[in-house]
Amino acid sequence: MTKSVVKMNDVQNEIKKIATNLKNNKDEGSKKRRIIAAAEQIFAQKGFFETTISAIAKEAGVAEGTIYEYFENKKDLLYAVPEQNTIEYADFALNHLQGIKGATNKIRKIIWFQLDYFRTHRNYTKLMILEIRRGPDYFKSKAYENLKLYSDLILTIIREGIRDGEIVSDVNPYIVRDMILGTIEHISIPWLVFGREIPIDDLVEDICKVIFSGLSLKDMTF
Amino acid sequence: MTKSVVKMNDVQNEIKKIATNLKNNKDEGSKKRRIIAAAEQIFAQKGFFETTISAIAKEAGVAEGTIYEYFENKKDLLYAVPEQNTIEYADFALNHLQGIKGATNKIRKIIWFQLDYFRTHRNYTKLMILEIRRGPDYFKSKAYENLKLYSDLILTIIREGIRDGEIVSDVNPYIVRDMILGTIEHISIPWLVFGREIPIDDLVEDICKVIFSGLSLKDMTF
DNA sequence: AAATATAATTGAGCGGTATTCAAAAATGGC
DNA sequence: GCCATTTTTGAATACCGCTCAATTATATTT
Repeated sequence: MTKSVVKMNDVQNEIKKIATNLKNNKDEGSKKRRIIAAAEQIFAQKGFFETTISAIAKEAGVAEGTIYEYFENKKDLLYAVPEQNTIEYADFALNHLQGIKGATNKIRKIIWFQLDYFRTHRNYTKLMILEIRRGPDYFKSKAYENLKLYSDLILTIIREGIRDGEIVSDVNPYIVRDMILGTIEHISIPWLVFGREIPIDDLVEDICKVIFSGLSLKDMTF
Repeated sequence: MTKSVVKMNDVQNEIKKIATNLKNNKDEGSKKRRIIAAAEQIFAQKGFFETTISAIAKEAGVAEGTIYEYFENKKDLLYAVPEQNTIEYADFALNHLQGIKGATNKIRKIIWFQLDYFRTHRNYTKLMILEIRRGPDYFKSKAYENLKLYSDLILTIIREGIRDGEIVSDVNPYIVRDMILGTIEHISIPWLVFGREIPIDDLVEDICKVIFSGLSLKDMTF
């Protein structure tokens, strides 16, 4: 009897240990991640102001106080939500660009990639464009730092295009980059707000048409 | 004595009447306008969330409750602030376009006009871009309705340019409009947030360069 | 296995803010 | 000058972000 009890306890301890290890490796993060996942969903659905901490806590299955163990405050939690996305962003883009030759082909791909990312990560995009990118705090955030890599990637492509003689030399690369990003963002807002579908391929063509060839008739530019 | 008293009352009544008329014509609006002016200043300075109703009430010289006589709630007040601006927007733009011939010249002027309006109406622009354009409510607001006139004006110019053969016929006018508006908005955000100066003339040239001629070398587009 | 120490979690309570509403003040008509 | 109506007020209410003392779970020691 004593023996079997001891064995039981050994087993229990073993399980506890394993559970603990699991918790340390994944679950500890998992609780944080559960909170972030809940926050992403509710923030995107209701907006920052209409979202209550208690709603996030309930969705994540924790007490309100627990949220403040992982995040400084409500805004800090908001900013934490898209961090993972902004990290993979430049990386994904680089992956997609592999094997593509020429600046214009790369720019076309970048535009496609971003629209497609927006389409497949709507909560992230909603938060990023509608809630985060507009506060003064954004420019001090990790998310901004991460996205700057992506932004710089676009800049590099444009500059290489100019260097290689594929892009006219008298354009301002910063403006070109801002045009690409600004156009995509501006077009996306109604979709994000109303949840419409995005006709990506047509859009990419329409945008590239203007960016590559411009509005003026060719015979008038000579 | 009685006479003089009566006279005094007559004078007082006269003054009261005049004051009342003034109030009905201007001051009644004036109290509302005082609240709006206070709100514009504090909202633009502190942002929507950091702004308290009591701060606006104090700045406007009214009690908190009075604000709720004129506006449904805090958000309603925020949306009321830029309404006057959005009304004059299309009107001003039309004025500036008078006497300008050709779609490209008009587009150049539109871009200049908007950047200049942003520069000279920073509080309005900050509220519009950073606070208002985010929410789903914006698309149901009077401000959106008013700005649609401006947006349609741009669309018309582009279509006329296509019809008159000044602009290539295979561009999507909606995309061109969104590129113009999106680019300006995207470029403006850091200025608005950090309060930097806007180098308008250089910007207009850089933007027009790309929109009119595109990135591709001319000899590669043939 | 028990005792102890440490860490994690909880949720009631605090302070502050948007909003309401009954009372007070101002206004308008007679 | 008196009553009816409108406007204004600010104390009271409800709700929310956030804190912290108490509780529970986990880890360590013996």
